[in-house]
Order: sequence, then structure tokens, then C-alpha cells
Amino acid sequence: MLRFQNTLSGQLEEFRPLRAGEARMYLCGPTVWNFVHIGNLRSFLFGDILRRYLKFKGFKVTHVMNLTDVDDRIIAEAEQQGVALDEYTAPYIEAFWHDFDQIGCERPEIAPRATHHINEMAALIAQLEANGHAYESDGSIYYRIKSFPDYGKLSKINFAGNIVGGSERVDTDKYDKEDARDFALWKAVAEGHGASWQTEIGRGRPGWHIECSAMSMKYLGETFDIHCGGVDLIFPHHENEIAQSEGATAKPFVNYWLHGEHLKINGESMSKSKGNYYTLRDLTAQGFTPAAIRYALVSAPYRKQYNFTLEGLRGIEKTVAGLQDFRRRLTEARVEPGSNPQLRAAAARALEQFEAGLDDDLNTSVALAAIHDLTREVNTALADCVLRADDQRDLLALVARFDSVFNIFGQPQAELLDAEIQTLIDERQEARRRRDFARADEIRDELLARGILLEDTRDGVRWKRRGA
RNA sequence: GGCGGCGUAGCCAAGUGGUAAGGCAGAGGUCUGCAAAACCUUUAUUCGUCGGUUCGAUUCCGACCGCCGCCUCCA
Repeated sequence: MLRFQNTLSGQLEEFRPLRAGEARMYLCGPTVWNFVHIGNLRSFLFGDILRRYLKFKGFKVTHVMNLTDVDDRIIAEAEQQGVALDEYTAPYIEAFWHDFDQIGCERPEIAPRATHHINEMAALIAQLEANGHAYESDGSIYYRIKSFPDYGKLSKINFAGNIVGGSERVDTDKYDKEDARDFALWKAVAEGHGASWQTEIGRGRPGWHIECSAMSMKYLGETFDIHCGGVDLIFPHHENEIAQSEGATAKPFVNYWLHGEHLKINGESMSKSKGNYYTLRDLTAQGFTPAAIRYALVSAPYRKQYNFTLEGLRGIEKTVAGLQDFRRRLTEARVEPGSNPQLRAAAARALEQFEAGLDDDLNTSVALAAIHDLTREVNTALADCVLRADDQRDLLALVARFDSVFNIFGQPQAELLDAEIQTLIDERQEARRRRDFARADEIRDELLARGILLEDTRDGVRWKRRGA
């Protein structure tokens, strides 16, 4: 039984989709004006684990992840460089998908762009005006928070006792709003002040929050199952999405809100000024593999902060290499027919623990421990030559099943060595037969210098590429 | 100031009212011509500090210390 801790209720709740067997989820995607950092990546990764596990459980998944390609910063940058908005964002969109693919995420079914849904947003704003939830002021349109009594139900923010009104940080005079808390749905744009669109509600550009309401409801329906994103989006973004969507439709917007915690780096917050700001390409440039980075970012449950360190990542490189070696060893093992009841039991236990972990609000730590427990038992069986053909088949299928969620095992490589290296390996085997170990070790060292690591096994010599 | 999260071995980290998963590193061993890989054994009498509740707390409560986030614009 799959259960989530719903941010809305604060409770652990059984997942009951609106339509049996189907899960519809929305994840707040990147703002495409920069390379995403690994903190953001963790949110996307968590969404990926969620969608993969939903599929593992047999749900048909529709996953929508937006690309925010319009906001003040993007417009200002494009303006400054004298290029069109699309031209400015294109390389960042490409870079984002590159990272997304490289870290092993499945692409969402639908990845709508804000700039392609301006009319949908305008229509939603018009509906809010008709319902009395929005008002115009100086050509801009604001959401009237007073009109939505549920405002604050997600973030549980107490507006009475906090800093609002008591700080110079809120300059209410700057806006023609009825209430300092009201937020912009639509911003009037004066001629020559950057990108704007002509719509049924006038010329301007959308506020930030409206895109997610408009696009999620367009593709998933007025009520859908799961909405996720980073914790930093709870307020105001998701709170405002609820106000917009429920204000417009008078129906529940989302049934399960799931929020992923971000990262700490060496126990501190990540920031450019501290020099601990990492993007995926920063790490791969240092020789770290995407699989290890992926493992690191999902190794602690999504709702816990994860303390990312390079030292830890180095260790995880070994962990992941061990898992990948394991799959290869299992694939290549020469086995006799039959089956081993002990391994059958071990596999059943592992699957049970794996599911129990992920069923419990996606406890990835427990699920990964189940995988490690299994690999240890199977490695022992391989060493003792007690693995049989049926076990091999079933265990490979189980590993594939686990990997359909985690995507860290990699595929056994079918790479061929070039003839020269193969000749050296053959020569070394011949030398070993002659017990000319000096020559054999010489060849082994030479190959190592070329990045080929040899292993002598019962079934003959094996090689693998050595990481940088 | 308001709200929320966290503090578990050298490092990362799960977890529970009944005596501490998993990974990395370390130590010893098996295997190997030697390695590598793998496996075995071992590594927290203890879970930030101090109190309280309890037969019993790391787990509940309170205080304190430390760290992270949100409460403002922009997304």
C-alpha cells in the first residue's frame, strides 16, 4: 500500500488516484535562464523516482513538467542582449534536457512552456475576475486574497504574527494593491519594456504563479492527483496555485502535495559566494559519473535534507561501481540448470523490503538497503558456485525491476577491445600458463596505464575500463 | 520576531517506546602466483546538551546549543 506524507494534511495518507490505475502528476520544472544546480536536480530526480515507482506499482502515469521561459529576469537578460525571448532561452532549454537525460530521468509525457500558453493563462485570469477573485489596477491584474478564505492552508503561514507590515522589506506603496499579500496575475507592460502579449485581458505578461495553474489543469484536469516540487515552492508559489485554480473552478486542485527538501553542501547552504555551488556539468567535469551523482541525490528520502559532500560522492562512486559489477557478474555467470531455494527466498525478501520502503512515503534509503542486502547474498552464492540457471534468470529480472525505479545499475557493456590489447591479454594468459609472472605482471601494468583493469577469475580473465 | 525541518559511528545515512538498517573509509581473515573483485569477522553500551514522563527513551515532553529553509522582490 503506497503512502505519502501529504503536505496539505501533514498526514501519511494512502495514495488513492482519482481514476483507478492512473496517476496524474505535475512537477514544477526549471526556469530556463541558467544551468540548474544539483539542489534543483534533486527535486527533478525525486519526481523521476516517484513516476518510476508509480509505474512499478502498475499505474499508468501522466507526468507534466513545465518549463518557465518567461519572467522578469529572462526578459531583462534577453532585452539586454538584444535577442528574442526564444533565442535567449533555447540554449538553456537544451542544456536542461541534456542534464535531465544524463542524470537518468525519464522525460515527462508533457513539458509545456509558459510562453506557449499565454492565452490559457489569460482565460484563467478572466475567469478569476468573473468570480470576484481578481481585480484590475493600472492595467495589471491582482489576486484578491481576502476573497479566498482557504489561503494559507498549504503553507500554514500565519500572516498575523509575522514580519509583514513590520518590515521595510515590504513596500506596499510600490504597488496599487488592495492588500500587501495580493499577488500579480497579470502585469501591464508599457511599450518598449520587453516582451509582452496581446490577449483578451489586454497587453502584458503573466505573473509567475498563473502558468502552473493554467498548464497543469489544461493537461491533467481541474483536479489531479499529485503535485510536487521543492519545499521552497510551498510559499508562495503553490499556495497561490491553489488560490488561482480553486478560485477559478471551485473544485479541489490537487489531492497530494509532495515537497522535496533541497541540499546542504558540507553542512552549509549552497551559494555561489561560498564556492560550493555545483551543477551537473561541474561534477562530471571532475570525473564523477552521472549514475553516482544520481545515487547520491536520491540516497536519502526526499523529505530529508541531504548533506552533499565530494568525499561522500567519491565513496558512492565505489558503491555504484560495485552494483554495476554485480549485475555484470550475475549476467556472465556460468551456471548449471535448476534453482536454489535459498536464493529464491533472498530475492523474495529483497523485493518485499524494497517495496515496503518505497511504499512508506518513498523511503529510498530502505529500498537501497534492500538492494545491497540482496547483492551480498547473491555474491556469496556466486563465489560458492551455488547459483543456478533459474536463479540467474529471476535475479536478473529482479535487478531490472529495481533498476526501473533507481536507474543506477547501467547496462552490461558489450564493448570489444581493439586487437592490440586483446593480443596483450592473450600473451599474458600464455605467460601465466608458463608461470612467467614477471611478464604477466608487466603486461597487466601496461594495460592499467592504458585504462584497462584486468581481473583473473575462475572463468578466465575479465577487463573493465578504469574511471578517470 | 513568526512558522517549519534537522542534529545518529571517521564520513553519508535509515530507523524505532524495549535496547542501533545500508553505503564509504579503517582493521583482521578467506580466495589469488601476486593482485583485483567478491566474501567473512570487526568498527556507536550509544543516537547535540541538560532535565522530565516511563518498568524502560535515541525514539514522547520541556529548556538550551548548533545547522538549514520559508515568512520581500523575481522565478
